[in-house]
Amino acid sequence: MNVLNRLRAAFAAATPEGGDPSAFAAAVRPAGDPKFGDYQANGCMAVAKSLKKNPREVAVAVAEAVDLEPLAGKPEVAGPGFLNVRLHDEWLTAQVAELLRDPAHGLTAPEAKKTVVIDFSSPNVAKPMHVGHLRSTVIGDSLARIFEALGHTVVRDNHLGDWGAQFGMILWGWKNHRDQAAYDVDPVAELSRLYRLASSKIKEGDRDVESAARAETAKLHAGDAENRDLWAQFMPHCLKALHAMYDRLGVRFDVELGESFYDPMLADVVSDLEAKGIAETSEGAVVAFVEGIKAPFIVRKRDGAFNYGTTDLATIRYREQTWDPDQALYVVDARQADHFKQLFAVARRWGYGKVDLQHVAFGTIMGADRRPYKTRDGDVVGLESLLDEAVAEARKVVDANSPDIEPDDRARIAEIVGLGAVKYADLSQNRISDYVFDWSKMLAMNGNTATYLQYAYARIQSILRKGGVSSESIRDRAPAILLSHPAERGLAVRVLRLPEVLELAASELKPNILTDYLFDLANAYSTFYEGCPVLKAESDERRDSRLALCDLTAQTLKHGLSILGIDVVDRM
RNA sequence: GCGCCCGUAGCUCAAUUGGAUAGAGCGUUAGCCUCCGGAGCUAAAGGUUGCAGGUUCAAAUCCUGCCGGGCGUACCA
Repeated sequence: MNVLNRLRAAFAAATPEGGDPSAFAAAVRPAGDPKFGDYQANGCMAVAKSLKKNPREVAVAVAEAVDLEPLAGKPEVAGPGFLNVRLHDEWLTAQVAELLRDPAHGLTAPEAKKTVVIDFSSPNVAKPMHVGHLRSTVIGDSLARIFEALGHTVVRDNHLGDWGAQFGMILWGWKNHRDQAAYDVDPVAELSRLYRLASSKIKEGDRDVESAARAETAKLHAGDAENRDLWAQFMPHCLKALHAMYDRLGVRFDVELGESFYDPMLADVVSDLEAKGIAETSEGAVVAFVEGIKAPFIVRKRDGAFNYGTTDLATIRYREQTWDPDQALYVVDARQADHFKQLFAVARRWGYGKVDLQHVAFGTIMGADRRPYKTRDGDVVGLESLLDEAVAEARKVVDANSPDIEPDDRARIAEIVGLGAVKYADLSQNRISDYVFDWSKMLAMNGNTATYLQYAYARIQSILRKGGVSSESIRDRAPAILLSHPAERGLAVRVLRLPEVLELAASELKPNILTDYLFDLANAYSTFYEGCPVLKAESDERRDSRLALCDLTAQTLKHGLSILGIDVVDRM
């Protein structure tokens, strides 16, 4: 049951003569302030303006015409023409009781089931993952979970950088500077050392290394046996290291089709583009021009090599042929906005305009000095060490607060709390904005954090334990819901909102909409917790009703957090 | 130079895309353990939303111009 959609449908049906029903419906939203009720319809002013009528009169007419039963009665006209909706308590209690019986958390199958390809994480192999890789990985994973929760089909694709120029650098390093003993002990560490060595020499302006590395890349692409063998030898080690990180983060992929996978298709992509007059030769390269952007979109370099634009086009074609997706999301740094604008324009011209291509851009991570957090040797915060630090921090708090818990369990709890803190710190920000990397914020465990939500969950579990009841026994009892206290009502309204929140998060592609909701829910629970004794309620009926509200809150928090890729614990 | 993004409380960030008195967290201040977990709760202080105009019933949000920052800008991805 999506309450917002129900209200919108009702208001759409009551759209004033001459107004646009879909716009009128879209102006219905949760109330900004509790004193305005639970939901509000803001469309009357706009309609009145276009019809040159008095907005209050329009609002009064809509209030008379709209039928919100059984959810709510006649809306109240307020201010210049707002319509405030207050849900009936009887309806709320019935809905909460129904939600209690619903293992699907009120979520229903989508009207139009979509197939969504989500391209995320996509690191370059053979480079250690650092904090910069966290955003794409965590945001992409959460978006995938959001679409899945809504009943859509999701293809999670890790578009690995396993074929580009960085591999040429590694090959050059391998042939000139490798430490075989170090490689035998820890292949990935040695390969990344070689990469950094080559990379820093090139950055310092060493043209010899630059051209040598480029030549190695070219040989790899051309099928040189030695380089292909080395590539095949390195890849399993690189993948193993990446997978260890993904396993720890709880992130999985349906496919991992890296750049190398598309290599055999690239020549055909270019010739097809040329045949169709989309690409032309310019300054020795094969390029396509896109309106509004001066720089060309290069599909074949002057030296004959293909680059990532070519690969991305091949990927679009492959995905359409394989999954025929309705939507494809690219969870990639905002700095590549121009690239995607070009890519999408060329793809449309090429005949792939059916799929909704979206660059899910996120802001750059800045250092404490407010300058971009550059990946320079030495001062990079590796992802591994960030996670270890967060877990260690969580362990300290668990040790201090719950010494009675077994050490093994404390370790498990610390891992969940620590990872949750790091993920939530990233997910709770609007992904568009740049953000300042702040270690203490990443590790924070009070305020608007995953820990706060996990804590609310754990406190509820504690109540259930003390009361000798379980989620199942509460549900079996199917108690009547009583909403006499404002905090009880506040909880009821909120637990019913999950479906509409997820839909909003999916349409905006913003997980922070979900974190905001969960924080609001946990806050409402804390208020309830202070004001409404559960086990010591004044009657059995009230006790059972409150236990039900507790359990619904817990299940909503648990499910919501799981959609962010964050676990809960019963004790912490 | 051109293009894109951004500027909100002391700090870090929200604001359902034009809605009512701009909200949280941290920090500061004052309270709250005879009651289910104080990783908590209640309250206070803190703002000319960079500046100046404009659009309208209504602007942090839209348009123009400045100021300040970030990014991109022909063969890295």
